[in-house]
Amino acid sequence: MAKRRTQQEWIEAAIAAFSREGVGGVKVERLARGLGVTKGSFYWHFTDRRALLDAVLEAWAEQGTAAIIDAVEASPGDAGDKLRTLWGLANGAGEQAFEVALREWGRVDPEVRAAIRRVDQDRMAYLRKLMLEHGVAPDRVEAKCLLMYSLLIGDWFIDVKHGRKSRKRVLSDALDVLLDR
Amino acid sequence: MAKRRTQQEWIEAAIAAFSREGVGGVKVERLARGLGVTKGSFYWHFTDRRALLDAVLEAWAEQGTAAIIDAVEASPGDAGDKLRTLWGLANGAGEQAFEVALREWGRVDPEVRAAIRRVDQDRMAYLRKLMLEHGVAPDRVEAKCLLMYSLLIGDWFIDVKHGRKSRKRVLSDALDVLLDR
DNA sequence: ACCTGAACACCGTTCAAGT
DNA sequence: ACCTGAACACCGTTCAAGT
Repeated sequence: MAKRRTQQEWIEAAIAAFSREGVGGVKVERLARGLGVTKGSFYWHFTDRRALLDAVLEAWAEQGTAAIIDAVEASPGDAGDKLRTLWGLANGAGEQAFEVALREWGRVDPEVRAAIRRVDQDRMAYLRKLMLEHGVAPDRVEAKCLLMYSLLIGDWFIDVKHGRKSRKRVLSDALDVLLDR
Repeated sequence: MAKRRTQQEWIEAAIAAFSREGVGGVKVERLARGLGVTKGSFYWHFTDRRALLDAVLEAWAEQGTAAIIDAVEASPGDAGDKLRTLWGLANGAGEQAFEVALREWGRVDPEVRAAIRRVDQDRMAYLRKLMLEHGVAPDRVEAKCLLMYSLLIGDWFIDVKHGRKSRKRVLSDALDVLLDR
């Protein structure tokens, strides 16, 4: 019988369901059906549903931040160029759905909240560094970092029309505001 | 027996659960237990769980936006003062949890998404009006509105430390950046 | 007019039993 | 080492029966 599943396969299925429907969408029985096994078999790989969700969280915490920072650091140019690269990366990434679901989960779970706080801290530190390098006035750096990070995150939750201007154009204008262009 | 419940009581209980735990937290059986009746009685007041959630959404759509705009309009001062009032109101309101849960719900439900879009549209229109009145450069208005609205919304999802500066101070600085102080 | 109680399907969890 | 199947508790929904 070729119906054996690895822990990794369960985690991948969980991540897909999590991105699509949030924590509530991660159902042991449905995942089992999708993987072609009975739900009982789940409990050989994980102690319970929570352990599976923890594995999902851990996967994100370990490489979610580092991946983006590495990609930006590998790109050419000065701090200003890197800020624009970051802007493009973050707004185009397919992991938005995942992060949105994660932040919602964090509302009801202190452990998740702590993990998010750590990642936000790292990302903000990196933003601060780039902004300072780019020559943004030091007493404005903190406010501008927060504005930029808020737009990055808040953008996933906001869906408005901008009249004549395209959304892409408005986002580019926003960066100009922050970088004193 | 004094165990009769009104539709309104079910809705209020649902709003409380929704704010605390999101859509997934709105459980007919648990609400019934809290209201001191059996879950069966729920189906006399509503056709199903979805109808209860729709009532929650409608309550928000009807007065969520208008309430804030009215409060700001009633406050004294020019456009700049009103923007600062809005800033304070939005960042202090106790309805943040509700809105966060709503936006998460919107991710998996088109009807909810449409309602949110309408409200965002109204709020942004009001922001644009205040910004223009305040004398912000017209070609920057759209970007600055989006930045401000994103900070308003994104702030609920972001939890970072700012070093020496207090969060309140950083938020105030951010507004200065947007209003060209 | 509003509620109870029993019924059934769906899901989380356990566990003895299978291969 | 990994899976099945039956069992039980929890929740959404229906509905006949109660007051």
